[in-house]
Amino acid sequence: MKQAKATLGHLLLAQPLSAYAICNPQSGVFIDRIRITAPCLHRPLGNQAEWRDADTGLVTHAAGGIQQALEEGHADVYVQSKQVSRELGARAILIDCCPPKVLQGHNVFGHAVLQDYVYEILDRVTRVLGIEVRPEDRAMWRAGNVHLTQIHLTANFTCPRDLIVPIIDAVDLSNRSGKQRILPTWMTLGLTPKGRSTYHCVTLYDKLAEMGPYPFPWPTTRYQRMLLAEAGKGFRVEIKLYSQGLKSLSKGLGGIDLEGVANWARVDVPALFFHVFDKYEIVYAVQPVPTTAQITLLKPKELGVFANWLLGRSVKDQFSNRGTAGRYVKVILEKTGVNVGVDRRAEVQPSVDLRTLFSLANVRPVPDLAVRTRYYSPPSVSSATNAEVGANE
DNA sequence: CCGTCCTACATTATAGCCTC
DNA sequence: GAGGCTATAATGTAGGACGG
Repeated sequence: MKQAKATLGHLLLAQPLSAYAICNPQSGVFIDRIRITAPCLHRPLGNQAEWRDADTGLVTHAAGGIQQALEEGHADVYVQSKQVSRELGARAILIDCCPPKVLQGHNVFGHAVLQDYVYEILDRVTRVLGIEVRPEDRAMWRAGNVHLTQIHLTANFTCPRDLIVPIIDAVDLSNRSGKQRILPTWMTLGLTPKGRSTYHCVTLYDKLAEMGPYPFPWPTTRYQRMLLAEAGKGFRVEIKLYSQGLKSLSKGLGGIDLEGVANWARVDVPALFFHVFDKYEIVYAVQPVPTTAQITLLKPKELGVFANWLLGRSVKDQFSNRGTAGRYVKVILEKTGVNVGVDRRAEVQPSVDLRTLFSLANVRPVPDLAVRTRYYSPPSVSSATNAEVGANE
């Protein structure tokens, strides 16, 4: 298996994509999952079907999805043929997978250069499936002419492990709805009564606990122990962006269309991560206690609203008009630093400043020990020395 | 002035349709 | 039948009117 990986890796590391990597230097924020549709002419995969519409007489062709495990069976890759027709076969391929798991066997860390991950995954998956890729399709991949419908952005924040559950508890208490808490060490926000939001959601969890008691057979190697140790030092936050979210976020980024892979060369991935993360107001789950000086800034009415909130009455409930409520939230936040827009019922809270904890400066980078090993698959620019195998068609 | 509500506009959520 | 797409509903934001 090592052999196969090395061979494929050698062939894969040669794309002339340095510009993409330069725009997204290693910040520690990385891409954990992608769902893409790429041009790729091939024979349809999986179960095939066709049916005729009784009214129009039109014949529709379809192909089912297949789940394929590349390498050691850890990294599931979901593949489906798209744009199926009898004459031409399938003209596009949908792939849903976790690029770090496929390329380096785990997803404790990774990189943020989408174009590189997309090309490497497309190349790897079509090889495994035995698809002969047309040069024009491959050229489209190189140009980033691939449609993105889902992406997960992930960061591990340095955090003492015994604080993870108390912080998740506080976040739990400051959100009354749209949440799911199956495990003490795991929670998701951004759900709707009908399921997940079509925009985005965020998951907070303890990565070491998620990896299970011992993901590797004992005794572990030096690098496997390194992975476990690294996972245990971080508080994991995943932002999942869905098609609707990609669309609406595109507007705010000055018209950069996030559904086009090529456009990610101009996207500041860590900034995007925090832009969405901030919408959940997680840092306000544990709030600072305002000073006396700050309290005296409040006008009598504002003080009353604040006191009511401390007693568990949400600001929205205190006013019939949502505009007025929002206005009070804003002014109290400015004067005291406390966001009374979130629900609050927790009495005992962990003593941490979540604004510092969940900041870019506190994101864990790829550990030095992993660099230049098979446990870290870097953006291809880092392997520019392999450039001579670039033209492999 | 101060506090509240109204209105217009922006953003986000929901639901039903369409495609494969 | 799952998931993306799109029209519509719900909610949030900001400027201004109005009565105290």
